[in-house]
Amino acid sequence: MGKKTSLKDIANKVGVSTALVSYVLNGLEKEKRVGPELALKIKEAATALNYTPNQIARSLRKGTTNTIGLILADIANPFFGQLARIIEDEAAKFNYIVIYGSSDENCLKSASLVETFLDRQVDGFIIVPSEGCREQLESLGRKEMPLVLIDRYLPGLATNYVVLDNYGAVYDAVNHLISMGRKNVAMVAYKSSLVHMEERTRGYRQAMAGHGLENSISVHAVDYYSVREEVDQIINQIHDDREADAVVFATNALTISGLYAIQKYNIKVPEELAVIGFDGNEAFDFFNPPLTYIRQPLEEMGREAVRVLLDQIKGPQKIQQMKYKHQLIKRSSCG
Amino acid sequence: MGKKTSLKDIANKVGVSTALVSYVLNGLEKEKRVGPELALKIKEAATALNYTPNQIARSLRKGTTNTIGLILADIANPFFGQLARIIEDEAAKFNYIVIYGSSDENCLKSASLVETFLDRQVDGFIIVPSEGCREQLESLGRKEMPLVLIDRYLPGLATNYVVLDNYGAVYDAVNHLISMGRKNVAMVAYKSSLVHMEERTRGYRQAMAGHGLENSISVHAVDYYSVREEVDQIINQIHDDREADAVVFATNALTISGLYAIQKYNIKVPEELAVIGFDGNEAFDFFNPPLTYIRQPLEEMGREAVRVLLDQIKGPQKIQQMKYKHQLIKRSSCG
DNA sequence: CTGAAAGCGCTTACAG
DNA sequence: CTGAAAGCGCTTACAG
Repeated sequence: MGKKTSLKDIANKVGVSTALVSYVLNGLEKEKRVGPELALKIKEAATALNYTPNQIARSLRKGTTNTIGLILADIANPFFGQLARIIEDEAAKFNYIVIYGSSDENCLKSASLVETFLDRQVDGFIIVPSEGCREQLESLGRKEMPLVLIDRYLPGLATNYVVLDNYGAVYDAVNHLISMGRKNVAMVAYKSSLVHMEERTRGYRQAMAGHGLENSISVHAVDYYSVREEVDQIINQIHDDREADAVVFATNALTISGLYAIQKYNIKVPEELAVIGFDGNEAFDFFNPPLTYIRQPLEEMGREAVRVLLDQIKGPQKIQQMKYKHQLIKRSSCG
Repeated sequence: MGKKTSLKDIANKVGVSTALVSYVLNGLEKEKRVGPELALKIKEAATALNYTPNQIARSLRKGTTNTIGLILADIANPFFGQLARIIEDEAAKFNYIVIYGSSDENCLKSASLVETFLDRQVDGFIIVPSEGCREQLESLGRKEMPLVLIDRYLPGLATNYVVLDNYGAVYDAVNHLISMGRKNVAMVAYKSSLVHMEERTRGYRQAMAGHGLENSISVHAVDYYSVREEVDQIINQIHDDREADAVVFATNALTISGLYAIQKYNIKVPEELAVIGFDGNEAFDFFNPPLTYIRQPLEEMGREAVRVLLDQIKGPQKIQQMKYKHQLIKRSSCG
């Protein structure tokens, strides 16, 4: 591999100690009062030898790697892919790099990723928490490892997070449906005790109750590992039984599955069924008619997560918990 | 941060040297003939102290980081997101981790990512090369840095790659269009000298020529940084001038932009215009009618890329260059 | 102004 | 069977 040149090579060439070289190359020449001619010679030698520092060695010595560990549900899901991109760009501005891992909403996988990243000495974590991983996050807290949760948080867990006001988002969406004359609004969500899911269904229930529609409340909860089939079933049944005249989906993936089913059973939107989806997606634009959906300010949220994390890395900080407002993108799927 | 426990802590506790501990924990107790009782004591101490090795220290010492540098155009693009996921999973099987970076098809950004990753001592690279970055890749070759290109390659560059048979894919697609009775097939591609683009347009030209349709050949090349607007223009013009009765798009992103334009101008598919897209995408399924498209065996390609890379990391290997066959997913957008 | 030396946490060739 | 020691490539407290 031709051996990269090291500090020592430069030191030898110029005839000084590695300490001097390190100082100069790190811009400490003034502070350490290195002679300007010497400094110049060192810099010249560095470029001549094409020197570039070994970050592993530096990390070992400094005890810091300038690396963020990012754990999300699935990088192949465009929602998380976009998030990863935003985080990548923001981190790069501060000379941080990110290593990622997909948990598939599985707590064990998530734990193993945390372990791996810890061994790699990441400076902090940005995590989309899976169900049941409270202990895992608490342990990170005990280690005083900088951490910010994103997309979801655990109630009562004293840590930083950046999330959507999920309650408000769905509340707003359901109100919109009702204002368009729908009475039997159904909701399709995940079987999950994670707050973001509970908040979304709570927003739904409240909105329904607010209009005296308690009796029409109907939350269909599906399993993460068989979304496609279960949602297919649910939509089929809703349609056959004329059980609902509107449906709101609690996540992007659920929406997509729902659209496949609606297409399959040839359900007329919005005539037979009004529909509201979650998070933007190109597919929503091509569905006929274009879907009304709840939009998260992903860009801001991703950037904020990095900002908060770097804050925490800098030093013990106050806990920061941020809730962002959604935007309801109204199109023609609600009548 | 409560200090992670180190080899030395274990050594002290048990009263042996760190060497012994290292041997035992790395399963070399047999080879180094460590006494079985001692080995047990060491292992017990390790679990008692909750020991977990510092990979940075190990990396510095071993000169290897078990890290793959992945450079792709944009992780937010689902095509690359899926690829990243496949690579992540395959790498994890062999205890490798991946750090990623998005180049935006920009050679300078790509070069800077290569630099960063090199300083981080990655063991090898998987790169989706940008236009004009030959020198950058050659320099990696000179350093004997393990490298495999994916999605595209540079002709004449002696390195490993895993790509689609792009020529064959488009050739097949255009033939299908012609077999459905279309005569004026247009192609929308990127302005790019990268082979994968050239191969795709070559496949188009050959198929047209093969049916005596040389005079109808029309390749529209758009700029990566203004895809949406340019494609909009092109589609509008094709439609207004009745210039073509079919169009094939050269990438996923181009297809999406094309669909937006087709929708905007209310063009009837396939009556007025038959359409073939590139790479699967949920949006293709909801477009009306569902799109016929060229499918890449992404899963196999991603896995193969990792396999080849790890081969190269293991030791100097023969160069491996693989071309995969596409699959034409036929639906109703071609008549 | 400049440099020798210690040390980050490991692995491994070497010696006994 | 076991361990002392060197060394990976840096940074930094310390001494002069």
